[in-house]
Amino acid sequence: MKISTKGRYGLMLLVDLAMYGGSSPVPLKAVAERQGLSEHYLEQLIGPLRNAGFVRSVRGAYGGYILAKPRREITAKDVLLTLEGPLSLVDEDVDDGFQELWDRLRDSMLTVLEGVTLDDLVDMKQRHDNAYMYYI
Amino acid sequence: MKISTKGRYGLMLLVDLAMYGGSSPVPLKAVAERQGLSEHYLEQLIGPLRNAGFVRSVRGAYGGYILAKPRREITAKDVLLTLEGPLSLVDEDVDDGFQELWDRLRDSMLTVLEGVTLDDLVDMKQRHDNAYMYYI
DNA sequence: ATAAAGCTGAGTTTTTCAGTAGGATATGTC
DNA sequence: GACATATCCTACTGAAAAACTCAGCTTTAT
Repeated sequence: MKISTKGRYGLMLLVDLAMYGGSSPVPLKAVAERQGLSEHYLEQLIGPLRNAGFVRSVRGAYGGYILAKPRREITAKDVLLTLEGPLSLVDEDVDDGFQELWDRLRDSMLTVLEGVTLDDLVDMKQRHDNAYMYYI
Repeated sequence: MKISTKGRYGLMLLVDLAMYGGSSPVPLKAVAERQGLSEHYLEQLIGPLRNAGFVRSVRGAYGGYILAKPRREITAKDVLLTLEGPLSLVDEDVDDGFQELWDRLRDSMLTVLEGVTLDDLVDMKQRHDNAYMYYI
């Protein structure tokens, strides 16, 4: 019953690109250092995000990744569906008679996630960072 | 991102007790056979359900379990919280800056689960069973 | 006495998760 | 052209969690 690190790190990654990336590309190494994540692991996550059109890559020296869409047009739902799969609470082939309940749960989650854009996540993160500034 | 078998089987177990148990206790063996589950595994799940007051046990021959509350007073939320833990989507000690999002998601799930009673689940199951009767 | 049940903790198998490893390819700078 | 810095890609692995299984005890109706 947990969101995996794929989904969470994916959001952290995109939020980092939104916060620190301007017109020039941001290398994963920088993201990994700022967010305290493994660069190699981020490489696995960015692939699907690139294929889904959230970011575009610039290869070679001074390369990296740039957001390919306005922040308002990237929702938490899209990102999590890309990285976590369908967010279904039970496998499709399970037949326990409660599919209606699992569907209702999934719908309620998707509704929440639909209403949260990358912009909102940046705000959320910044409020959080400000609140915990004194720990540094 | 999946509800575990604990939660699902727990609901199946209670629904079975509601459907097949009257005033006399239902042994787990019968539940296990009807629902196609492992009796031994159900024994592990029923412990917490008994401790939480959803069922009472009758030991010895011709014993088993009986619902200890009216169906309307047992919600899917209570059952899943008992068997699955707090239904939080990320561990409490995780500090990714998105706690607000995870909390909103959890709240939306709990709201749905709060509105579903054992009675509703029995209906759901019976509609399901009727719809798939011809497979037997 | 016996058989059918509940009760309990430990052990085992299977699967998933989270990350590593190791390279190949691309590109800006010197 | 050499080099450093990147992306890109596939496979592997260690650890942890999930999903049972096992063994043995206690309780109680017949």
